[in-house]
Amino acid sequence: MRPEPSPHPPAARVALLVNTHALPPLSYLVPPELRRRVTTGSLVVVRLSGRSELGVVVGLLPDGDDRAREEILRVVERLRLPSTTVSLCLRVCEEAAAPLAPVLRAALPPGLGIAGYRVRGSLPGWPWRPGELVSRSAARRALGAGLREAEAAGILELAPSLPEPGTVELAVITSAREPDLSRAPRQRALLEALRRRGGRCRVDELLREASASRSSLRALAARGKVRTLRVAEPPPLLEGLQSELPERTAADAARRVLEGGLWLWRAPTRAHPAAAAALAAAAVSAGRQALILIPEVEMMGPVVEQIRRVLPKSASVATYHAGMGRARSALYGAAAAGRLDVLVGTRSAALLPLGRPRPLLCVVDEPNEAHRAEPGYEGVPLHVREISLLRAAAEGGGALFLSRCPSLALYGRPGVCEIPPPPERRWPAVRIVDMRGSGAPLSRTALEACRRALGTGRRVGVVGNRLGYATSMVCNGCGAALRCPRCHLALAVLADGLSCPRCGRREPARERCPDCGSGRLGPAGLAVERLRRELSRSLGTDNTGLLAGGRILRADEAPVVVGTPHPMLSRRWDCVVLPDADHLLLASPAGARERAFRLLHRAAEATERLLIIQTRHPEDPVLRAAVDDDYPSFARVELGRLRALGYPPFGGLVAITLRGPEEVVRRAVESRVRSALQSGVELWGPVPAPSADGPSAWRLLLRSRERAAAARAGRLVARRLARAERISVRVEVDPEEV
DNA sequence: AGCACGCCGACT
DNA sequence: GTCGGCGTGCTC
Repeated sequence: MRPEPSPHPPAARVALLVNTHALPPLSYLVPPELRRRVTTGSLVVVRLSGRSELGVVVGLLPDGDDRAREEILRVVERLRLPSTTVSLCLRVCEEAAAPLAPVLRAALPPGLGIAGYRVRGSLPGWPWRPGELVSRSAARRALGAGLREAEAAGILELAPSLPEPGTVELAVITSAREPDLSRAPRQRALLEALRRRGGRCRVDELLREASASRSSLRALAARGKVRTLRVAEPPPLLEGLQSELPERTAADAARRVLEGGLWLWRAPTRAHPAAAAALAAAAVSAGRQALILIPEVEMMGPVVEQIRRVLPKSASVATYHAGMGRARSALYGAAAAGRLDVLVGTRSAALLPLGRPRPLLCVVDEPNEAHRAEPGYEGVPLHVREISLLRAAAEGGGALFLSRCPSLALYGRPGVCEIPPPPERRWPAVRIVDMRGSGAPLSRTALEACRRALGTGRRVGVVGNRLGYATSMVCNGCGAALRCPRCHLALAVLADGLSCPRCGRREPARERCPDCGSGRLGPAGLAVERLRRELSRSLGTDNTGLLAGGRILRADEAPVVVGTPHPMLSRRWDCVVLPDADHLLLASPAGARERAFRLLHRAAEATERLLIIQTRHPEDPVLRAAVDDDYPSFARVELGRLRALGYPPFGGLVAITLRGPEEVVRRAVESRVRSALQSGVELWGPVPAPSADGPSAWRLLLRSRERAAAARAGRLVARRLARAERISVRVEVDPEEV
């Protein structure tokens, strides 16, 4: 039987590069002359409401679509996404409940200008010459409503621009006669340095090496012995050094990943560079590419160094992050063409197309929250872990996740296999000090440890609460925290009473503990400044240091240093004191127990000899598991709890932050959100958003027993809210703070 | 009738 | 995102 001829000509689904939740991909006719050039991943120019827009073809419809009316106007040459990258981006958008545009942009070359016109003709009083490039905003300013006519007449043509490759200035020795430089020592030094470099070298490097100035070089050039020229800057590739073999257990782990699949390796943080290097070496030996994803730029140095040591000299490695400017787009080209072997990058590299099939992925320090862009800012608001899980499945390469204490979202994920963790050899002694019945901020044990440090040259780090951490009210008698009767979360302390961080329920401040009746109810949480004053007084010395955010005082010399967790625990100390573990163990946000475990574990990793933990909950299972380096038993208990509550990774949770006047927000929620929800999706809020989101921000929570249903609801709600005026919308799947 | 405003859907 | 249509409520 012959198939019926289709009633429609072929069409393409086009995702416009317009950053809004409101526009789904739209169908456009493919004119016959473009049929061979329009494929999934093509960058095309189309018309929307009479204006031209740039879009990416995300699918072909050979049988057409009766909604398609407009034709694709042009195909942009030199730029095309692989179809696997396009389907990966579509999956990422589904999971992140994000608009397509920012996700596709993350896969396109950095610096791609999508809002500029090329001038194709001229009109009377026209300020531009033919051939010139004009930004869309300048054209709009100059022409107003006339812009659309100019577009329709083809006088202005939407023209995406790739960043111009950077140039470098080279100095080259010419064949001119040897000049007499006996009275010009600087010029002589320059010429000698240039000869040592083989007669051709970058001007900036040459001047630095000869410690000469540009005027000396100019003088030398005037004599004709040297000339300078500008050439396109090559991408900043580094070669392998081949000075070491990959570490043996890491190489064993890498071999498994080479076979494909999703792998978790609970190696300690200090072993991550060696693990990433072994994976890179395995990829290169198999002729494949490796993408190493690092949460923070500062961590890239040691990882790249380690990788270079184990790579052969013929292999290339490069770093990739947002601060690199033009060099980044040259690297994009090299990676996409398959010329680069190993890319070490931040989250901005997670969707970057790689030219060779089945690349290996490695996510370093997997649970780190810097692996995700904050929603509402540039970038993809989905954790690199999730992107990598999708990417490995789409491309068929393997993925390796590194963390001694991985996220429960990964550990509890079906299909992720664990490589047996190496034994932890370096672990301190731990003293857990029961603070029940004590009102003092520091125990005798902690003070003695500090006092001992004064004379011996050993160093103690005292870790206060993170700045801006929500505090709770805790009973100094029995240890109970004041909790919301509905949600059973610890109540946050505000200026005018207590408030549940989830449902927004307000409670008056209290004098007495509702559990034991004691009057010794006080705010939990020690600020670093208060701790330091307390310590200086008790020790009778001013020689204490401070290391908190931007405030650094004697942090490298003082025998006792007080500070906030992040800077404190990225250093090593002979002794670490955690004066208040309870604010971690009791903190209200969902996911806080996971963060508490990780912070306690990091404190142990940062300690050489003795870790002192003050708590009113000495038997807390999270605390016990952390100081015993027993992640599996923590995960077992916590995953059981999350499963019972239907929280991620077992259910879906989507936070929607709305900014706008309260009345407008409430009305929009009533009229647009409630009606959009399907059964099985719960809606909480709106409650005032955490203060970090700024004034007049409100937060909605969508919850479902099914991950996919929650993300779907998030997309639907975002789409309906996107067109409400005077409201800005931000969607976050699996939010960190709830 | 004439206009500002906000809501709402279309745009392929 | 951007636009235009339309109902509402106000003023002349």
